[in-house]
Amino acid sequence: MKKKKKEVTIYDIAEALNVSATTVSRALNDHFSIGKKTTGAVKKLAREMGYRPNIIASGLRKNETNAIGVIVSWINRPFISSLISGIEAVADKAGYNVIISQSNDSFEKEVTKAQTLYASRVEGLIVSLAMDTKSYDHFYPYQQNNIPIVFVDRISLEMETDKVIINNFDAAFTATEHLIKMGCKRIAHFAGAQHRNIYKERQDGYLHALRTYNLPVDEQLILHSNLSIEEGWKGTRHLLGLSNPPDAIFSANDSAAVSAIQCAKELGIRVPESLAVAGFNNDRISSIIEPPLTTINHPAIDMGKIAAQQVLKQKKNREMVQSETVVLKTDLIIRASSLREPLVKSNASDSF
Amino acid sequence: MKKKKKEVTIYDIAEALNVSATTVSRALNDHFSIGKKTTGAVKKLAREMGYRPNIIASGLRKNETNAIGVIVSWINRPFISSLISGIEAVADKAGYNVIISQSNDSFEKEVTKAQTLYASRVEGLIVSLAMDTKSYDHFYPYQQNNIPIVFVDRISLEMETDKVIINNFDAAFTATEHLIKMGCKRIAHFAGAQHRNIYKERQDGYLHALRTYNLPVDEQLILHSNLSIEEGWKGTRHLLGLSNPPDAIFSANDSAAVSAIQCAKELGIRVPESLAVAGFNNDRISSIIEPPLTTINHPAIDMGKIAAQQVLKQKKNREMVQSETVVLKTDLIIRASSLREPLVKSNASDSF
DNA sequence: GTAATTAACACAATCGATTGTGTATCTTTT
DNA sequence: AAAAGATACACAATCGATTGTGTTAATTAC
Repeated sequence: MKKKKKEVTIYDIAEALNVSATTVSRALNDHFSIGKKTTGAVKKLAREMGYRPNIIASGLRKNETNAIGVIVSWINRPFISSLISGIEAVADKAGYNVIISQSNDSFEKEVTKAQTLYASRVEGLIVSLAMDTKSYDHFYPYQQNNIPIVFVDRISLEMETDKVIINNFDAAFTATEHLIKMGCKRIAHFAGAQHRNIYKERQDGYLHALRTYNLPVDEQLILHSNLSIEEGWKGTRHLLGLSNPPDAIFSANDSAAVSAIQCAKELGIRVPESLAVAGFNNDRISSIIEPPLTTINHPAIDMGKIAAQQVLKQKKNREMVQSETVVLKTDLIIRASSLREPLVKSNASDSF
Repeated sequence: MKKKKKEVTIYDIAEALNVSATTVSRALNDHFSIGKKTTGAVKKLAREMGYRPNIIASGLRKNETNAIGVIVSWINRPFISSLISGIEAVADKAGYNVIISQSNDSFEKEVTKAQTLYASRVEGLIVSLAMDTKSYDHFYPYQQNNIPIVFVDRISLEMETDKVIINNFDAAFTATEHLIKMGCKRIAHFAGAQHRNIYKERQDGYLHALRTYNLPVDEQLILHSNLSIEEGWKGTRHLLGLSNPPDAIFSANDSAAVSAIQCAKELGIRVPESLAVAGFNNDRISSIIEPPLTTINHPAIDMGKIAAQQVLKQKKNREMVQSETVVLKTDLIIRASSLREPLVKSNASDSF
């Protein structure tokens, strides 16, 4: 008997004001055909009665949900959470809600989440693919229904959708080139799954740099893993145990790179003198590790913002013009882990 | 003419099968009153026609949105993103979508976001308050409408809602006690805004430890700030410049604690010999900094899971029994930054 | 074999807002 | 002052699914 407090509807307001529901609806939306006085009275009473528009009813009629779906591997990763932060900022400003879901890097979960969001009628979808996703059928319903899809960072090369990425190839090339210019001759690479674009491109950039500078490519020095903390340790221990160990490691992410530094230090190998290290992402840890890690700055928040903008833009352009790919600039952040010359002490070197 | 492809509704299926929409609806929901054959036929055709239930229409009728709202300060913070990760995991399993929004630690934004989510008719709200929130009127509409609210970590003491917290007082006491047992006599404290429960409680725990062990409380050694990286540096420089500098710092978060270590190292102060440091949160950086940071482990993911469960539980118990407060256990993670005895080299000391 | 169940499905109202079309009343024009 | 155009609002259909209440046909009971 206490919670039967029904919500106020436009009909209640209409009745109280002796006008039609139509008038109330239009008044609340500042429709030109409703008189000044009426509009004012309606709004005033609505406020007084504690009216809140039923966006479900409105959504049904107008066929919209004001929601954008996001699928990522893990929310609690530095890059991903920043990405989402950017998405939310833009989406909110445009009046959209952001529904997040994580695939836990599992293809099956990604499929499920995609279906759930589709059923939820999100008006746009932003995806950073799971590590082992190779099939994209779960996105077809979106395409068939003209629901904007934007891939971010971990994208599908096959699918024709908007994409927001960085130039992984160039970034990896630059990082590797930097190591080469520091005098490194045998540069190892911590690589990720090669069917995932970003890791493939990073490896390609690495290889290209070696070839450009006429350095031999040693397959022994290219280690594929999930780039976890543990794999970073294992890989480093393995590399340093080789009869002909590398003098540098370029890791496809910061986690493994940091592990490499820690492992080297534990083994008494000096960084960067005996082993130079470079990572990728510019996670917070990269500037904390001793020595600080040279890495590639990944404009995570901007990528999120742009991805959200792409969704909004696609919704506007009713006629799908063409799928667009935005490539963001990255920066090589040079820190002590790769500086062979003695590092000049400076208190303004961190770009974090 | 190309996008006029209307969506399939239960009426289309009904017509094709020569049954009523009622039957289709019930068949799809496995209602007992519909025959086996009919149910099968309906489901089969629905699949073939690419039918997707219109949850907006359904939601309108049933008055539900299957959405839980979340308001946090910043998504891209280690603790927060883990919290959300936990929320999403539980909510998804229960069939709920998670709508996130960030207050950017601004009271005004928090109010706006709360209103937006209220208008979106979320069925539950999980909040970690903005730094400067002191008024809670923006949550009243939820309470009046019987929409479950759960506060997490940064809570309101005044409001009667479910809460998920840790025992900040005890954790801070334990950390400070640890420093005392390590022989520290003048322990400084990096404190946060005192109107925010967690920082107040941490400071109180710190003070209680000092008193318990008969150490004098020196107001000079208690620095209030936003606990940012920069403030950590500034505070440390200030403290170490005192005529009677502290021999330890207990920081209310890891960011400032890490800065303290970095600053001390730069000034040539040895950690932990001359300055022991302890933090709070067990962020990733705490195990990366050299020396590794002693800190309090914050069960972020669990807090998120439990918060989501609280929302679901409240929705079930139609009669609001009573507001419940869940207090989670924390652990003191002892690392080298506070260990006055020489640290035994070990490769299995990190609990991360 | 007739009454009483049960099974299987249809009717029609309902959720709350939106919107194309219609209709008075009021202005303006000439 | 009659015609023409504005102004301000109401009617009623609509969005798609759900659900309480029939209604018919088939089954069972005795």
